[in-house]
Amino acid sequence: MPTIKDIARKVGVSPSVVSRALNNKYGVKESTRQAVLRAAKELGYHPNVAARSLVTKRTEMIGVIIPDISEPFYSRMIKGMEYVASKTGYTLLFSNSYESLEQSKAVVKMVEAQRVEGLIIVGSSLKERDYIYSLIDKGTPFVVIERHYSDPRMNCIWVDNVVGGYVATKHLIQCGHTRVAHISGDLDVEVAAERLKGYKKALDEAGIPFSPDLVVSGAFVWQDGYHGMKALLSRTPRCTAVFAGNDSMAYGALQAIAEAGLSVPQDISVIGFDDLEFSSLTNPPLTTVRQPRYEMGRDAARLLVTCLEQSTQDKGMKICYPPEIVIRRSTSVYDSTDRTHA
Amino acid sequence: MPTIKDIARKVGVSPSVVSRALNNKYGVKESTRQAVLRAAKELGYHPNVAARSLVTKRTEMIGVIIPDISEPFYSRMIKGMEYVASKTGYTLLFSNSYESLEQSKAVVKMVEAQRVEGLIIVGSSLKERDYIYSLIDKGTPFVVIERHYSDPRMNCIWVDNVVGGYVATKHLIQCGHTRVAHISGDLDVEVAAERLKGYKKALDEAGIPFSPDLVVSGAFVWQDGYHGMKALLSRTPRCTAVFAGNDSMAYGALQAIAEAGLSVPQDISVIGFDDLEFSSLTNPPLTTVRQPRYEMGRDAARLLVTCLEQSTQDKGMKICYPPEIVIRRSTSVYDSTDRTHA
DNA sequence: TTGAAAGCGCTACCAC
DNA sequence: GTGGTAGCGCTTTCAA
Repeated sequence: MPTIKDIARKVGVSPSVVSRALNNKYGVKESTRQAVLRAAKELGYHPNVAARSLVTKRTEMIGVIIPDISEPFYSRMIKGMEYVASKTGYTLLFSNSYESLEQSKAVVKMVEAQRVEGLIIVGSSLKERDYIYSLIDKGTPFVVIERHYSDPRMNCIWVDNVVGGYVATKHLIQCGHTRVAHISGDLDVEVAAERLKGYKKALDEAGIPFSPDLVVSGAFVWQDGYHGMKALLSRTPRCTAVFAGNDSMAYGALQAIAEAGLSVPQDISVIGFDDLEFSSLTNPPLTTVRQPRYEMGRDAARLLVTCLEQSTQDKGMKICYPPEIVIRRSTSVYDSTDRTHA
Repeated sequence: MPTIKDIARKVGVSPSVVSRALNNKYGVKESTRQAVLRAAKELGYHPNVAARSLVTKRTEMIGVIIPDISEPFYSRMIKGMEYVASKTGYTLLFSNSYESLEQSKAVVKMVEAQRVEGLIIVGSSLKERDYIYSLIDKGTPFVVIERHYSDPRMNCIWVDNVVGGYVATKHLIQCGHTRVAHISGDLDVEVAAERLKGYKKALDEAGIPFSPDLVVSGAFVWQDGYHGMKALLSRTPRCTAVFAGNDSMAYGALQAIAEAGLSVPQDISVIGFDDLEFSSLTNPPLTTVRQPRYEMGRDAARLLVTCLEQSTQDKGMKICYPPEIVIRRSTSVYDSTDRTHA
């Protein structure tokens, strides 16, 4: 591997000149610069990042702590980050947190070993509060997605889940449903609790009394959506519509309904949350509440890059996105006259 | 950020001793080692990776070039790599190639800048042959997944797609189908061509003449599966079973069939390829051919780590996995008596 | 068992 | 414009 010394020797100048020429700095004669560039090309020179960052203290790497890189939910978010990264020359280094930031040894590797200049933290759970605050003390720039800290120094990007739950439920109510069930995610998780809150708010606003009987909860996975729906179906009077905590749970619900010999949306309307890629492929295509995941990832990266460039994390930004309903064919007007419900 | 000098000062020894103590090398008195370790902890010391790798020439990073990290198909493969990485202490650095290795500037960053010690290359297309060979010349250890080079120096991991296509088609034939269609992926892509080959082989073996009318092709995306199926449905006599080039295409086919008012598997049996997570959630659950993606990723990482540790890429390994059929409910016995086909 | 010194490849400062 | 020099934080001889 050739180094700047090799280039210097070849061109007949000193390494310092080569360094300046390569980095487009002032104070290099144009002809010299050209000669250096040519020699670099001929030798197949590429700067050694370790050596460079040892002196510059910069790695041009951004650490991304994300619950699970494989989750389809995060795919578009990552794409948004990648877009910014490729534009700005940063490299993304991923680390699955599996919902536990502290557990993630990789985070330490990233930050402490000075491998990354900053962090994008997606969906940390509440226990990690302390860790997050320690980052502030340490002066590590970071942006948090899917969580909202009121601390003015923090950069937060999230979507209003209360509004999301409200919008979803309201859509069902506007379709004429009054027995609207909710399959909630784990209520320890903030977003699940918020969506439930929105659900209640919509019921309240419509004058429909909240019935604990119509709410089941589980983890945000299709299996729990499936079992939750089974439980719901066994209760009377049966619900005519269900708001699933996320699309995965909605998939499970769809399956449970099909197995029960009922039809969507004729017997039961189903609405999800997230708008995963797959949701337009379910049978019937799923009505859901879309989160602007691409935009969230993109803006998180932009925000972080800004912090990195100006190195002044004085004031944090707060960006809250509105969720947006996507109406497909799994929800429909409730018509009590055309069928009997058990 | 504390350095070994700080520790040395605190303990009252020289930096070299600290280095040796921290790296568990011989020739350090046990009491000294303990003192160093304690001081390191108290100071919150973490080694600077840039400085370290500048001298050791090691980064403990593995570059993963993958068509698209967000593709559900690659999720499990990545999990397999992550498993090995976490076990061995390596860090994975991902780069989407979007099917074009050369285009991927990030690869250069990784290899040339000596950021990574080796590469796992997933599903490169044929054009990148030259690039791959240049890696050998350069002496960069690497493993290729989803492609088979006969060069003995190369590490290759792949699944036998001819067998896969054969098994899928044979399953349909064994169900009594004779008008078996195939929705193929882009035939420029090796795996698509191979699966088609397997399809033909199975037909041939069963004495069923190959009919070009029963084959359509497109990209490996659900939209093309959808349109391909539409085209197939418009032809007479209509096929009674279809082998989709991958699960995504099968999803599209399922949708087209549903839209045509036909049922799966009563009217048409459908089999996919890959066994994506979602395939057990389609309606009906999809019969498909499973690729051991987790194992492939895991073994690729293991292979690469082995190369890295012993630094002797003399002989490449070839690992070919057998595909495995997963029978769910989208395929069934063909019974020509119970219905009329157009 | 310990320490001094060299050097990895690069940037940056300061003379010239 | 250019080149010498120092030094980033670490590992690794080689002497002591």
